[in-house]
Order: sequence, then C-alpha cells, then structure tokens
Amino acid sequence: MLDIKFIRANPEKVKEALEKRGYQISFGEFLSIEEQRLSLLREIENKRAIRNKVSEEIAHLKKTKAQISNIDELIAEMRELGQQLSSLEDKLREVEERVADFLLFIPNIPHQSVPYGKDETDNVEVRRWGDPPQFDFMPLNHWDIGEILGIIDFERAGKIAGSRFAVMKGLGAKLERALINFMLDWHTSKGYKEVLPPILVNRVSMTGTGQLPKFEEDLFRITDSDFYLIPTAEVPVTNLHREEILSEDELPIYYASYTPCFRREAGSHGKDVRGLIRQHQFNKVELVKFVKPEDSYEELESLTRDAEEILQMLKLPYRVVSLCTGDLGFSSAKTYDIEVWLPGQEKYREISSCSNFEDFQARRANIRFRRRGKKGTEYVHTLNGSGLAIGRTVVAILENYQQKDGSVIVPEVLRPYMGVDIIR
RNA sequence: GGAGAGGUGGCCGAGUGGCUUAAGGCGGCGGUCUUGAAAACCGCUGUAGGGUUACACCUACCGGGGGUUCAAAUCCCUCCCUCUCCGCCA
Repeated sequence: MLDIKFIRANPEKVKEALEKRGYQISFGEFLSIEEQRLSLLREIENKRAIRNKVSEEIAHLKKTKAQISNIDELIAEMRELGQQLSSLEDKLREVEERVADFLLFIPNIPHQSVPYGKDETDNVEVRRWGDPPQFDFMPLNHWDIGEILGIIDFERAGKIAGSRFAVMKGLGAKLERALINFMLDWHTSKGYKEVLPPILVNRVSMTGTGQLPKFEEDLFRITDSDFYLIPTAEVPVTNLHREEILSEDELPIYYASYTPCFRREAGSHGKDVRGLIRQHQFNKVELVKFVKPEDSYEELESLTRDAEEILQMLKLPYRVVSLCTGDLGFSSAKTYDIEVWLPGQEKYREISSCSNFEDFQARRANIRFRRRGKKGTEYVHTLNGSGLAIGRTVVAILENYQQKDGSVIVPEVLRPYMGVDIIR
C-alpha cells in the first residue's frame, strides 16, 4: 500500500511512476473522495467534541443536583446530535471503505534503478555464473529422466490428484528432502533463523503481503472457512510481525523457511504443462528479511547472493536478471530473478525471485520499528527471495547432471544428504 | 465437540455506566545527590488521525466488529484468540 499522504501531495508523480509499469490510473475521483473523507472526519470530530463536553456537564449537574428541567433539555439536544452523528458516521464508513479499496489495488512504485520496459523481454541481465554443460549426446528433459529412473510419477499423480501434480519416489523423494535440508542448513549457518509456519493462513495475512484482494483467483481457498493455502512462505513469515512495533536493536531480522506452496496457476493454461516446472503444489525454501529503510537495497543485493550461493555450491549455471518496470510483481519495488540453465529446454528458467518491497507490505501489515532515543515509529522494509524453489532445483540437477546411460550424478554437496553419489 | 475462566499501555495489574484526561507497580529516559556508580527522591514516558508556520487544541483506540445510552473499558449481540477440565485424535 502506498502512503495516502504522499499520493495526496504528489498525485502526478505517482501516476507517472505507475505508468512505467503499464498501469494506468486516474487520481481525480480518488482525490475528491479523499477530500470528502477528510471533511466528514472533521465534522464528526467537532460534533463528538461537543457531545463529550456536554455529557461531562450533565454528569456534573446531576451530581450537584441542579435544576432537572435544564438537564432534560441538554439530554434532548444531545440525543438530536447523536442522531446526526450516527448518520454522518455511516457515511464516513462508506467513504473510508472506498478509499481503502482503492489503495489496496494500487501496485508499488518501482525503484529508480529498475530498468524501464514493457514485459519480460525487456528484463536486463546483470551477471552470469558457470557454463552450460556440453553433452556428447542429446540431453533429455527432466520428465523423461525421471520416468526412466523411476523417481517421478506424473501418471499416478494425475490419478490421485490431477494435472500439475507429481509423485516423487525413491531417490527422487530423497533428493527433494536432501535439497530442503541442505538449503536450510546452509542459510541458518549464515544467520537466517529457521521457521516452520502454518501453510493455511487467514484473509488478513494474505492482504498484508499483497496477494489479496487483487489476486484471489491465484489462490486455493478452503471452503466454509477463512483459510487460504499459502502460495509462498513469504505470506506467513512476513505476517509473523504484523501489527508489531519492533525495536531498532532487533533489526535486521532474517528468516529461512521451508514450506509446501500452492498455486492455482489460473492464467497459465498450456504453459509448462509437462514436468515439474509449474505445479499446483511445490516445495520451496524462502528467505525473508525485515530491515531498516536505509539498508534495504544493500540487503536486496546480499539476499540475492545468498540465493545464488546455493546454485554455486550445486555447480548449476545461472544468470541474474533485473526485472523491468513492466514485469515487476504487484508489491515489489525491485526484483532480481535468478534463472538456472536447463539443458532440456536450452533455456535459463526462473528458480528464484528476490524482491525489495520497501514499506509497501509493512504499511499493509502495519509492521513498524522505533529508533533508539527517537519518538514515533517508522515502517520497516521487507524483502524476500526463494532460496530456492526445490522442484525446479530437482529439474536443474536432473538435466545438468544427466549421463549418457540415463543415470544422474549427485552434486557433491548433496552426497552426505543422499547417501549415494549417483542416481541410476 | 462439551463445560468453565479469561483477553486492559513495552511488561505486570486495578477498574461493573459519569472528576478515569485508564489507579498502582515494573521497565525506559531525564534530573537532584555522588569522585563515579548504586540506592533514594523528583519529573517525563502509548499509537494513529485531524488541526497549527510552530505550539495549543480536538478525535479515536481497553481482542475485532456491531448495538443500547446524553455518556461505555464497564451493559447487550456477534466473531476471534488464550487458558483449565472432559471427550476425540496424530
């Protein structure tokens, strides 16, 4: 959510910044509603002040046993005032709701360092690491490798759940589990605190991080209850500190969290229909940071490098791209995507997305901190990034480490977790 | 699922309709005293909105929402959460 005072003071600036995203917005109507809200608020507060004063007077008169008739007159006046107030309050409530609705649907303003562009083709590559492996045979897709090795079963997953689900078996299941443990062990050794949160959350939490109200159709919802399945650990972990005032000494806070993630993939029919790339349910280790505003861009760089480090240790080639204004997520001010090389597709594919939300989520979720010796509070900046998506890491390992005979070499760092050095 | 008890400021805790602008304590900050510190004493110490050049001042907030009343932390309705006991259960 953007700062309403900032919008009030700089509507043209905000409009211009959002146009870079390809987001057309007119503040004319909004500003007039907002003006209406303020004038209603002032009127109500004045009337309440009168009522408070007279009520006090009534109490005083009753105590001193003054003339009863005078009291009745005052009470009658206040009854009249109370009726006026309650109708004004109804009006205010309605106007406030319109203002809030409007604000909740406005995306974040891109940081000035974000490259301008229309869509993902305008994203800018920042750096590359590693060289794509050379094969003296035709490399296979991971779904073929998985089937040959008997470690991924899409057919039976379709039977028990549906499309976009997978059953991992044997060393496939173990590889998934090994990756989760490896990533958590690594990140926690770097100062991230491990968190295992609920994977069902309420509507307020989803609103706090920006999934709701705008993206309801992307989420799985439990019928007859207020629960949603999380699309990412970002939601429960960021909401850990919702409605809290942190002290300056506590910051920065770093969390690493493994959770399953659930996505409807409503708008992606026909995209990545085969394989593990786009599933309704997948595992992910997520990194979440709460930091002071002046540190957040430095923290974005280190967060991204923390995610990259996992790929480096797995010796998987990747590149980092800076998302352009048109490709930026709703809540994000700046995002780096890490894309891993997939020989099966001969393409770099997203395996991690690292974002700085600045105070956008903090304002929605009311996450603040107090500076030492200073009065008042400020919003923290929140960041998060995948560290990494587990399913896609499995894909990358199977495709990059495949051998001519169909076997797959286990990356060295995973061998202690796997107990074997080759999957055959 | 059943029965009961609760939810008050950073923390503890009093408060069942009107001098409560939420008592008192702890913690924190400042001061007096002291070579310095501790103790003691004194003062200050919530959030948000409106308003003002800046103050002043005003409004709201006692788990959330709604209601009764001239007036609500206090009464009513509803929802959420916590604890205890019982039942069920991994």
